[in-house]
Amino acid sequence: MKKEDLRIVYMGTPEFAVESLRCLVEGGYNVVGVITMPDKPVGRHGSVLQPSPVKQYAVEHGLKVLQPVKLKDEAFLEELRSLKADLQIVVAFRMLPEVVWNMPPMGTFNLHASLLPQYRGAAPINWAVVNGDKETGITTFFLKQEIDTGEIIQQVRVPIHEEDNVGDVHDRLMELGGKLVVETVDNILAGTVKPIPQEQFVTEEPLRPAPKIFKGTCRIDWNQPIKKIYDFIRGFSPYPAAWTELTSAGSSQVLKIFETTKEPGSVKGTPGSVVVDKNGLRIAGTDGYLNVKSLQLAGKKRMNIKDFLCGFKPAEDVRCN
RNA sequence: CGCGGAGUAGAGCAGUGGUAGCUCGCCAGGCUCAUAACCUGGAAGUCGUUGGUUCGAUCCCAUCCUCCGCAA
Repeated sequence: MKKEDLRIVYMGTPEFAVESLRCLVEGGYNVVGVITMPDKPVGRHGSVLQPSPVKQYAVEHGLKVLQPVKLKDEAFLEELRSLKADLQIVVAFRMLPEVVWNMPPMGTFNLHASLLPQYRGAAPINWAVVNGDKETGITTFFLKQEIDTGEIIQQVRVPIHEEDNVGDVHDRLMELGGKLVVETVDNILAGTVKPIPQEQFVTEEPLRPAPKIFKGTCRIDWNQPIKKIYDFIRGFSPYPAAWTELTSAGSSQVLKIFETTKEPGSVKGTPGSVVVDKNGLRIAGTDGYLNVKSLQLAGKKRMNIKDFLCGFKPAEDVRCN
């Protein structure tokens, strides 16, 4: 079969999924349908609906778009069948019912942003950085019942640098992901694919999960080594951003922290203590300080530490909790 | 009509019913072996929009615009 004849249905939602779709479209593959999340309200006043990045791209390129609320809805399934897909590709979408991933004759494969079986779940990139890993990667695999457990098709390893934040890694993986998706499709077409069960990948490392991130997940615990806090902060930067509660003179507000440097050494006071001086704004961990370089106070814009300190007049009792 | 914060010099912030100040930056000069050092002087704001109240509004009221935190 030639690639022009292969009918592909693509499923995805965020920006991460746009890159792979673009690679397919620009590579001349026959994307016969795009499935994405329904438009969601965005903004602070409720009523404005925002299409997903994948939908925006699909519409711009005249692709057929389906936005089911329920993936098991019979009307949707009927429409999906009518697309007569040979192959389905899923990138950063949601859990699919078996009736969906089992539909196309050549199967359904997923691009996952980790070295499976490591970091199964919704937020693999964040957790790899938070845990201080030196390496992560991308994986294509065939879907099966349990999430992110299917047989692996291809994998690419990618380094995580000490200074990377999750945004950097995300962009790197996204770009490589697009290439890997195309490569995987080519190999499936060529019949050279030999899927490997994930059990054969198990290493001496314990498997880490990559659960969905909530607001509460991103709160900084200052009572730990600065290396841990440093990784935590860059693992959530720039989105959704690690935060702490800055208290001063009895009032408190949410402070997001985007970028820090580590300053090992003894600390005065308890973890969470704040020191403001010529050297910047430093917050104590258990074995040193984190020097904050970029932050955002609730109601303000994100700013660098220099600008922030121009107008920051802390009380004596200022600290983070 | 989801909740809330904010729009004042290039930047970050104060502040007051009688047209404004702080820190940093910038310009000029000085000082120093030297420093994100210090000293002196200076430029720069129709205090978000449009109305209203008032003798008078940046400050009070209304409206609109924009930005941001939470929630989705």
